[in-house]
Amino acid sequence: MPVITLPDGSQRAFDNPVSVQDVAASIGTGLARAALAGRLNGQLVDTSHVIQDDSILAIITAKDAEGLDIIRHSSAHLMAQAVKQLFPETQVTIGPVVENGFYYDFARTESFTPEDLQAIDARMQALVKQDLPVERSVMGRDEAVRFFRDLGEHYKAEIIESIPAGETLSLYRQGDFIDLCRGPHVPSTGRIPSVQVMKVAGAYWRGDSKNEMLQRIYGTAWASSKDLKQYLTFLEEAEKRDHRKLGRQLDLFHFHEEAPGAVFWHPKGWTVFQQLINYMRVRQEQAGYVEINTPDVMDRSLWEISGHWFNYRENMFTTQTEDERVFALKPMNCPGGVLMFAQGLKSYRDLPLRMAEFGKVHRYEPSGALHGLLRVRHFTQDDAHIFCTEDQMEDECKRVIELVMAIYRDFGFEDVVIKLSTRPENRIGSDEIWDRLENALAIALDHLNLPYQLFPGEGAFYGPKLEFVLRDAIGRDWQCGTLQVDMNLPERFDISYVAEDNSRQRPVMLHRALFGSLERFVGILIEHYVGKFPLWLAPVQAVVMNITDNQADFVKSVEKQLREQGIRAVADLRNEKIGFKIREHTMQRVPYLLVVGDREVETQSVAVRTRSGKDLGSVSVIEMLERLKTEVTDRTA
RNA sequence: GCCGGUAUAGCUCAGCUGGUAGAGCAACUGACUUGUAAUCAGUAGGUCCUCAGUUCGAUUCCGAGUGCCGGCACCA
Repeated sequence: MPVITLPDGSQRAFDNPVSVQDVAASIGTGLARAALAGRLNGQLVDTSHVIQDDSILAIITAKDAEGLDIIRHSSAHLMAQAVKQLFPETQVTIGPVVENGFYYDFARTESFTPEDLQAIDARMQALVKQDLPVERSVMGRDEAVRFFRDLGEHYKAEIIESIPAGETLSLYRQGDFIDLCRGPHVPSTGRIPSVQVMKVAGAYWRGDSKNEMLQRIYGTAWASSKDLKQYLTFLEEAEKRDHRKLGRQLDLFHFHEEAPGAVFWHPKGWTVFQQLINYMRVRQEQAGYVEINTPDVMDRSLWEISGHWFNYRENMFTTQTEDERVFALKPMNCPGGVLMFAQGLKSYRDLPLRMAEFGKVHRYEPSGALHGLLRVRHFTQDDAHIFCTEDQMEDECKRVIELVMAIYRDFGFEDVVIKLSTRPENRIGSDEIWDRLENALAIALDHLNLPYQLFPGEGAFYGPKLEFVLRDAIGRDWQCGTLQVDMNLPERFDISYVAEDNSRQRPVMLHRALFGSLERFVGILIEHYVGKFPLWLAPVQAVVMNITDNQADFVKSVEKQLREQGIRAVADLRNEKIGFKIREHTMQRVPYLLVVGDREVETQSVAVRTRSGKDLGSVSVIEMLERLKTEVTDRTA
């Protein structure tokens, strides 16, 4: 005689055990049709689940986040069923839900072709139409291993073998397809409202590059075809703001086959790059940093001391000279920074010593990892190394975090993901010191009221680290800033400072980068702003254009006045209609378009139009100049 | 690095089953002197990524390499 308590607090009593579906039906036929699963006392169950005792139950529909996940999970099964029907020699492995959809990894000697994907999609739609019931059953672990082995599904069997013996597993069957799964699933295949196969890609079995490669087919699934369409539109929009595309269209940079992963910065792109450096210089100076510069190429022996030669060799560019000496292009700035600290005797009075360096580093990244500006082999870090005492460490961490968040805010990045990676298994230093270092970072974050994700065991062997992650146009995450506490390099290079008691003490070393890679940051900014850089960053801030040759001299004088005041202005005197010029510079995302006709010459003014198409009317040249200067300084436009 | 795809004019792309290539935009020249998102006409432009192979003949077919694209693994 179960009494069911619903989310609104109401209760329903039943004479006999009832299924989730029965409860839904008792509430209404609409809900009965919409029910995908139930949340029973906090646990997700199938609609077929029978309730014996008094319980709290919520009916899950496609409107719930869990409902959408169930649809996607069931979509993965649907895909596997379609693949098995079309390509019976295929072995299934795993098929989880991911953001915006799902994937399923298959083992098959032949590759899936684009035509195969179409066929799979078509078969999936057909299976939805057939509305096959999805039925749950249970099986003992050992029995399940045998079951899947007999089916020839060796990957499945291997997965089950890694589950503790004696456990009971649930299986889901729909038509001729049966799969191991925790569930829950939709009651029948017809309950998948909108699903589409997206793409195929390689993926390692169990995510390990030592294992064989499987074929992963991605799909997307939604609560309605409208949602699906919306998602596809979003992808199209994201493609339009791809920094690689905009980089070409806006003449910012290019790549060349002879220099994979190396950027050719065009004048416009380089302007943005330099503005970022100028900005960071000011910020760092205010924050008490000094700036240094260290060599790009240094002898192998230095990299042996730092440990890079043994731990990072395969990622390093090396070079050999006539005299047979082996040099390496720096993959990181830190050894140079340490040498800088080691030069000359340092006192506790010098600490904290914050040394910044816009250092260009060179890393031989795997070819498959390269991705426009976001992953290159040669990039400039806004790096800094802070040498301080142990007592100063916590405060320094806090300062860095405050600085990085303030800087991201200046660019409109409000939701920054912060990752805290803690002690790995292989590490140096005592647990007490690790406690201290990890706490320093965590407490700093807590003090600043910043949420973070914890990644236990992901820290570097020499210390824990913070990573600041920004998201690109299509939802990919890219690490930008980082803060690492290092107990290794000061030791290896045996650096020290003179303490108050005249003893030699080892300083703590913090590594930090705020933009991270300037190249990557520019790439992210391009996508973030869709190429519409704020005025202070825009490569060209204003174009002055004439309507006829009559105004050419005045246009040139306006351009000169603006440039003399530090505004990046360009005159467009081409013999084109004004509409043509407007169109072209609007597409180039120039913030201000200044049009000059006879009327403007007469009144010493410019007709102002913004790149968003807003007409600000005629403004005197002096007034416009002041406006531009103010907006650049305030970074308000 | 691994799996799959792909490479044609500065850019975006056509080019069926082998017979040395085309469009639009951009560029250049000329005309037009123009008031807020494309004036008209003409001209020029290509080692069809590279290297091998099959063939009388390869942009097209086969192989290798490289770059790029989508993932995986790795990472700022």
